[in-house]
This record gives sequence, structure tokens and C-alpha cells, in this order.
Amino acid sequence: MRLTRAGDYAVRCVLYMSKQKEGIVVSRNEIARTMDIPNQFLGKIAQQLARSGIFEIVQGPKGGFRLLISPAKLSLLDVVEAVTGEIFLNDCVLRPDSCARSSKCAAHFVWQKAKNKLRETLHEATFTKLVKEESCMTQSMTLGD
Amino acid sequence: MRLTRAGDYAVRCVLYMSKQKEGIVVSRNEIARTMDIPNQFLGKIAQQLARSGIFEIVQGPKGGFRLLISPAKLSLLDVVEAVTGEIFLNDCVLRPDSCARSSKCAAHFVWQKAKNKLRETLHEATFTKLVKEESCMTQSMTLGD
DNA sequence: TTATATAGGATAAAAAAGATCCTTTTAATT
DNA sequence: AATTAAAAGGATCTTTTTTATCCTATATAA
Repeated sequence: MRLTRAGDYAVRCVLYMSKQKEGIVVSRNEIARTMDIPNQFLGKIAQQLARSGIFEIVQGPKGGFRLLISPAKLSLLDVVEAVTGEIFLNDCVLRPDSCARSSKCAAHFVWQKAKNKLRETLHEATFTKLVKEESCMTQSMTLGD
Repeated sequence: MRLTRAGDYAVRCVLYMSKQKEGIVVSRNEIARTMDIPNQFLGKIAQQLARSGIFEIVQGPKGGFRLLISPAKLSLLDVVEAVTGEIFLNDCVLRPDSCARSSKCAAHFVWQKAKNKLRETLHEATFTKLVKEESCMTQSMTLGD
């Protein structure tokens, strides 16, 4: 697995949205501008996030995206996998038939274990936590919001 | 990180060599044939493994590769990273300067943590262990050997 | 009903990965 | 010393994946 640009953009996008008041529609233009994401490309990525039920898309003026899952329940894993598909580290773990060896290959199990740990780590990281940590790190920010 | 075909081939190659008597030269042709690796491509991969000190290359008739590190001390991580470079899951962990956000980005730390765990898992898997597990799995093999 | 903002299909451009061609070098064998 | 097998290494090509954009259609607020 390797976080693609698209996956990175998706995380930035959701991270930005997680900082806004819950339930509001956040404009795509605004997200793209603030988070340095090519506007049209974000459109494509948004489709995938919408299909996964992470947010819904509102068209028209004042359109944009509305988070459907609270940042407290939304993990890095959810967002990344919405864009890149289920994480896997090598073909033969996800598609055992692609590798004639998989049944008798010990490496296979190591990859599987590694994959599970990776997903676990990303699953524990909710966006609420990320936002919180981030605000701790930025000393120059006003503390009172 | 995602195990590329090249990385997979490298693992297969070293796995095969680990089953042979220690210290002998194993022919590239033989490895390629047995492990289903494109011969020439294996040549390229071998160069990287050699540069990393994992094995040495012997030219000429009866040439091939000789493991320089005992399978007991050689891990999946060593072999994979010899071919793909140090494992990383996203750009901003390995090259923080590539991402203007890295210093204030909480996701950054999650990726770093995930990366460390992944490397740990792969580091624990030595080729001796892999060979051993593999022979357990293959029930149809002669147990004696 | 007009202006704004996103959807979504098609396609292009760029980058990465996989593979092979060909000439050169090395070393065992005769 | 000559021959030959086997691999090195540079160059190049193909394929796949990723990134990005163009353009027309659609939805909705004002």
C-alpha cells in the first residue's frame, strides 16, 4: 500500500471538513483552495467518498459536501480505503489466485499479518483525534478558537 | 508501500536460495526457471540485492548468486527494502519537505507509526522462519529430506 | 430563469513499473 | 590460448497506474 496523491487529497479534504461545524455544507471550491487540491480532481475524489457514504454531495449554488459520518466515528482507514480500495500490501494477499504459490508460501502470511496491523493503526486514528492533535501542535494558533 | 512485482521476485529468489546449502552458488537460470521469474528481469533485481550486500554475484559458467547473509539473519524487510528502497506509506513521512503541511499535520504521525509497525513485522520474519513454516504447510512433501 | 457550483464521461499527460534487447565482461573448460 | 556458458549493465520499449483536465449535463439558490 502506498498513499496516492488522491488518497492524500481525500484525507486533507475530510480533515478540513472535520474542523467545520458538524452538518454544514462545505464548498468544494473552498476546500480545494485552502487545502491545495486541484479543484476538478477533488471532484473525482469526492465521488468516491460519496459512494462510500462518507459524505453527500450538494449541487448548485452554495453546493459542496456534507459529512454524513461524525469525525469521531470516521477513521483514516475509512477515507483512504474509500479512495484506494481495500488496503493490501501485495497482490497475493488480496487475490490469492493471482499467485500460484499463495497456499504454500509462508511470506503470504507475513504480508497478511502486516496488512492487518496497518489497517488497525489507521482505524484507530479518527478525525476527531487528528484535529485535536493538530491544534495542539500549532502553537501559533489562538487557543480559544 | 506496496510490494511491487520486483520485490516479490526478490523474495522468491532469496527464499529459494535459503533452501539450498549455505554458501553455495545458485544459478540464476535455475532460480528464474523454478520460481517463475523473467530471467533478465531477475538480473536487474539481483544487482540491487548485490549492492545491498545480501548476496554476491558470480559470473561465468557455473555462475550465479551466493548469499552473504545467513537466512537466519536475513529478514523480509531487508530484501524488500533492497529492491524498493526504504518502505514508506506516504511521501510526507520520508520527505517532509515535499509536504508543506507535514509539521502541523497530525496524519503525518499516524503514517509514521503505521510505517514503523509495518517495518517491525517484516523485520521479524527471517528467511529461516519462512522456510520452516513453508515446509510445515506442504503436507505432500517428504518429511525426511 | 439565470447564474453558480457540482456531476460525470472522456480523454490526455505524466510517472512508475515491468520487461527485454544487445553488447560487454567474467571465468570454467577444453 | 580459445571457446563457451553465464551474468553485468546500458538502453530502450511496453504496459499500467496515477494524476489531471476538458467539456457537457444537471441541480438549486436567488
